[in-house]
Amino acid sequence: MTNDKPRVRFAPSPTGMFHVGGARSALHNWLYARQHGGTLVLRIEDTDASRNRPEWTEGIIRALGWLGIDENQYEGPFFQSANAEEHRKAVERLRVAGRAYFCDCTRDDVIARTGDSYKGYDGHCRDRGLEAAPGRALRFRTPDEGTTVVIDLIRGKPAFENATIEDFVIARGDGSVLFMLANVVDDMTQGITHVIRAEEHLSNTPKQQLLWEALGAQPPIWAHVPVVVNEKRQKLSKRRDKVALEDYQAEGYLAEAMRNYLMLLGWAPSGDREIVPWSVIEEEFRLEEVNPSPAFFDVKKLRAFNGEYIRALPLADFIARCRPWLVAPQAPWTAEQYDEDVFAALAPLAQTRVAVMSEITAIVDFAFLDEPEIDEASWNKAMKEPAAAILAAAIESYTDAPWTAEELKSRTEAIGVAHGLKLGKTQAPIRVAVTGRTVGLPLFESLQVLGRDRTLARLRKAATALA
RNA sequence: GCCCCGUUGGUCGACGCAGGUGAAGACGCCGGACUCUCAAUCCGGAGAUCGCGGGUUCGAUUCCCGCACGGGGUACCA
Repeated sequence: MTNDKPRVRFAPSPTGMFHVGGARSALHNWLYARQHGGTLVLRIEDTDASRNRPEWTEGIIRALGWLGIDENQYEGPFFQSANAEEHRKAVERLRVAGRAYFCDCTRDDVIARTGDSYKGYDGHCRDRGLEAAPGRALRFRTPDEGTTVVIDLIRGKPAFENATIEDFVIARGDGSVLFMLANVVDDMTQGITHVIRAEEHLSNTPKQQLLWEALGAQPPIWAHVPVVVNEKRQKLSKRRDKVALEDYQAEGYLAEAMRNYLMLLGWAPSGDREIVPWSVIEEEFRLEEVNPSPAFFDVKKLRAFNGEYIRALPLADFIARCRPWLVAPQAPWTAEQYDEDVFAALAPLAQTRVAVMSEITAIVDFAFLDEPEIDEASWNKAMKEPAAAILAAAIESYTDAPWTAEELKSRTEAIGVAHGLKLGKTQAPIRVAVTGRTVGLPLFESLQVLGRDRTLARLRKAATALA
């Protein structure tokens, strides 16, 4: 177990969607292991049976894989529930050694005595010498004096007075163990040398370190990474914030952009750059340099990053990655309506216009739907005088035009000249008639791929609607 | 209440592990160029007394003390 190669772990509990904060911790652990020639172990902390569900575990594994942490990158997954025997033995050792005692106080009893729900346990049963019995929890006896100093790669050496650490419960009245104990025992049995996790666990750390020591082991090195917060500077929560990695994935954030952005929370690569290949991050990232203050998870900036990543994609990759949003459940058209070649023609125009993959659907929908989906605000804005005349002129002019973007553009310009309008104004009603919206891909290229018949049909329909 | 952590422009942060002529860059914002709309791209701009107050010093964002504010924890949750 003594080895200079670090063993780190990522230990999520499968109680919900995979949280972006968890993703960041996983990334930190992974990088630390790789940079030091160590090992990452994945441990699923499934002891809270009432809240666990197998699909959450699968979700975690899938999400990790999406970020690049696939099955080959870690040992495991191990399940905490499989380690129950070790937990029980550790509890017994502590009890026999006099480091833990039974307690029959309920929470209400404690509050009644201390008069404060935040006072913590008052040590009532410490010396009552209670025997094991159903309903009696086992509490760890914390030292009355002295200081517990934890070594933290990010925060230095936070010190905790032992007197302020209450005797905490390690096993419930039914004999099952709690996180505090199970987590430590698993880390011990799995030979973990560095515990890299979120700051919210910092105050648990002295308790856990005391447990390591009481069990006769050398505590690990800790590293508490600051929490990720929302715009109100509160820890991201499942209830009020969008935190599920899966949701971002489904919306069309690229894994590369996401992991790059996540790493920039609290850290930055050298030089005047933020968007860097993963290899640079692997080379330059230093856990010790992570800024200890909480970082705001700025979706706007993530979006900007994502847009840059999308634009940097080779066209073929861009097209391939659009696919999920171009078929049935995501797209409002059928497989028969969809035309791969048409999309390929539109893709280069669309690539600079999407910041998130899911936006591709609405940008090209006009090409696949039988009728464009007319946006009312756009219609009202564009279909003002002399829209009717422009549409009529366009129908007339387009009927015998060579069907190229260039030609359509110059014909439209001519229509504008006849009405004393610039191209910008002239194209507006045509654009809305054909695509349904006031903004979108370059119009004449769009018309070219749409084809003469469908273009004319839409212009006519709009013209009648206007009349 | 108690314990612990944090505090550089709206945001993420660089330089600073340091006492001494500029406090980077990016996102966002504003303006301009380009332009068939919107983007993209390019150019420019606004925006920080480095949380506050004392002290040490010729001089402090950097050292010392105090305070304020924010956050996390304080469960027979994880």
